Amino acid sequence: MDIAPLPDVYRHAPFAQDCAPRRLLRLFSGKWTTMIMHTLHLGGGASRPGQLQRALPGLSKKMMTQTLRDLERMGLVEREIMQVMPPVVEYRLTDLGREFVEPLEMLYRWGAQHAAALDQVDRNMAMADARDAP
Amino acid sequence: MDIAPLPDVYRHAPFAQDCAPRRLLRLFSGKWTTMIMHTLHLGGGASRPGQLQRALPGLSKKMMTQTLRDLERMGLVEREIMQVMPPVVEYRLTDLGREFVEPLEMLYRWGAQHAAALDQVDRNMAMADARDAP
DNA sequence: CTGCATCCTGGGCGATACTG
DNA sequence: CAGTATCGCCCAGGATGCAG
Repeated sequence: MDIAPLPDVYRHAPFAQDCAPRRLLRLFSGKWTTMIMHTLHLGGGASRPGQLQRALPGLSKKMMTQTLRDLERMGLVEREIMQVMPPVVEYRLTDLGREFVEPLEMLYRWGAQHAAALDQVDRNMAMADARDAP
Repeated sequence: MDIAPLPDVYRHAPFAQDCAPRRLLRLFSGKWTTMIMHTLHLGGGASRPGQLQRALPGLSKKMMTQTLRDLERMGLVEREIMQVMPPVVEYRLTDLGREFVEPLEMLYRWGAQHAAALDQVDRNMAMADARDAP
């Protein structure tokens, strides 16, 4: 039996590792990055640390601060400090940051609408686990 | 000066850690997962390991196999083995796997169309690095 | 050609405790 | 309340070598 050779789609167009699409995915690959941005967005673009942490169960102070610092470095979030006692801080999405809300919501919406597919994935994994473990 | 209290958006609707949107992002968070799925899709839904590796510069044999095994366990990819010498193997997206091409392409397309925003992110990071390091 | 096993390193992430 | 510092785990992911 002969095997038909498949077309080498990318032979002349190698999938650049740092192409824009990939960079976007990397940006969203952090565990808390998207949830924090999304929460800021839903909160009207701004939130205070305490709120943020209450909104995201499981988020430790350390990871919150660290993620927010990263977002600041990328220019997606800015921080305003009110010099009062006790200190009050507010995090806000920048214009640049707001741009990224769109793809984020697209993805979130798709996920919500296709929960069935995601459930199927989980079920498949559970089956595979049950088959391999014992 | 008074500080207006921000609304606690999620007080009554905590952001579930395992909600569908988050699971989708986790699915896409692997370094090679999406690129492999996307390559399979562009290749008409099927590809052979050699092709795949050539299409994705930087992808090691180990990570390719490992990612493909994971995708198999999730039921997103299936493998067909032709018993010949030398062995010929073909990976194909399943129906379930094909479902996930849609959000993947949405994201990829957005990234390609908004490369400017991503470039800005990189520039901001470079600036921050230059400011902090020396 | 395809695919496993092994070893190793970096960094993401979390728990805890301390400062202003 | 906001933020930092330290410690340690775990695992994604890369390099190498062997086997069918």
